Amino acid sequence: MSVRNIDTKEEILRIGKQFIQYYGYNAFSYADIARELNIKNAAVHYHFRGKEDLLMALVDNYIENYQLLAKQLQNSKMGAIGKLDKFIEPYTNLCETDSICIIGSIASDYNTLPESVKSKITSLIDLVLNMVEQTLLEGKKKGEIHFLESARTQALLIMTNLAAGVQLARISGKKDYNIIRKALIKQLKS
Amino acid sequence: MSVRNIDTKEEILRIGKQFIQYYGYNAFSYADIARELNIKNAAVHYHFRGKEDLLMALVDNYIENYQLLAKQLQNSKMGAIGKLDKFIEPYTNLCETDSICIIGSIASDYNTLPESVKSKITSLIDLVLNMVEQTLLEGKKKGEIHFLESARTQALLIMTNLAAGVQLARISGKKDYNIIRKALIKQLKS
DNA sequence: GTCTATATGTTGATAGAC
DNA sequence: GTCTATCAACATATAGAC
Repeated sequence: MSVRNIDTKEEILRIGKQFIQYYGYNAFSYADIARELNIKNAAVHYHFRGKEDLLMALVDNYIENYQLLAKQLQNSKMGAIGKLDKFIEPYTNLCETDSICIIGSIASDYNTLPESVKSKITSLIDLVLNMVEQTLLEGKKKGEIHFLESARTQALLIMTNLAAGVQLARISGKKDYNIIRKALIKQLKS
Repeated sequence: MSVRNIDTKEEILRIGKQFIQYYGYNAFSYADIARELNIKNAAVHYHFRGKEDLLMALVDNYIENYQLLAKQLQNSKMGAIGKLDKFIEPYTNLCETDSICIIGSIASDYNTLPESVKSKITSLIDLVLNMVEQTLLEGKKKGEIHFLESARTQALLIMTNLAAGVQLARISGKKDYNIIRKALIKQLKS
C-alpha cells in the first residue's frame, strides 16, 4: 500500500538519522537499518537507491528543519536568550543518547563522502550560522545580550563549542557539556 | 633485520595516525596502510595484532607527546600566550592537510570502538585539559591574560573551539578556523 | 512494497612458507 | 620480518518473484 510505503521511507530516515548521529556514516549498514525495522536489506535499497542517496535525503531533511526553525525565530517575540536556548536545546538532547550533531558527524567522515553530499552540507552550515548570527545581532541591538566579536565570529565560537561539546560528552560525560552550555549563555548575559 | 622492523612499526604508526585524522578509524583498513608502505596486509598484522591494538598504540603515542609538551610548558619561561600558541599550533597544522584532531576523530567513532580504547582516551583528554588549565591559571596570575570563567571552564571552551574548528575547516575552509583561532587569543588578551 | 537469491568486493584476521 | 594463500564475515547493490 501507498501508506505503508511512506511510513517505511520515513522510518528509514528516522533510523538513518539516529545511526549517523550514534555510529557515524561509515559505521552502519543498510542491513543494520533493515534489522531495526524488521524488513530486508533490499527493501531499504528500494526507498533509497544507495547509501549516498539516504545521506543526501537526511541532509535535505536537516536543511528543511533549520529553515523552519530560522523562520520561527525570526517571527517570534521571544528574547535573544530564549531563541538561543531553542537553538541549543537539540544539542542538549543529543547528549542524552550519546549522540553527536550531524554536522560534526559528517565533518568527521568528510573525506570519505561522495561529492554530492560534500557540496550540500555547506548550505546546511551556512543556514545554521546565519540563523545564530541574526539572533545574536538582534539581541545585541535590543541590549539583551553582549559580546565583543562580530556576530559572525561569535556564532562560530558558539557553534564550535556546542558541536565539540556533545562529542566530548560522549567520552567524559554530560558534566563538561553542561559547563560549556552554561558558560556560553552566562558570557552573553554579562 | 631488527632495524628494518622498528622502522616499519614506526611507519605504520605514522600512516595510521594520518589515516585516523584524515579518514577516521572506521574508514581505513590494514590494506590501505600496507599499500601506502608497499608491504602486505599480513605484515601490518605482525606489528599490530589487530586494528584495536594499533589504535591503542596511537593513543599511547599521543599521551606520551602531550606529557612531554606539558613538561616543556611547565619548565618554559615563555609567556602564557606563547604557551597557548604552542598548544594551538598542531590544530593549525591539521587544517593544512584537511585533517582533524585525534580526540575529535575518536569521539566521532566512539560508539563503535572497543572498551580498551574507550577507557584510555579519557586519560588523554584529562592530560590535555589539565595542561591548558594550568597554562591559563599561571597566565592569569601573572596578569598576562584575562578571563571570567574558571580556568577549567575556559580550557573546555578553548579546546572545543579548536576541535570543532578544524572539523569545520574541512567543509567551509581554513578561513573560519582562523577567525576562531584569532578570536580566542584576542579574548584572552583583552 | 517487500521479498529471495545472488553477485561482487572488501574487511579483519590467521596459518604456514621463505 | 615479510610473504602467499586463504578464510569467514560483512558490505553495497541488483534482478526478478510475489
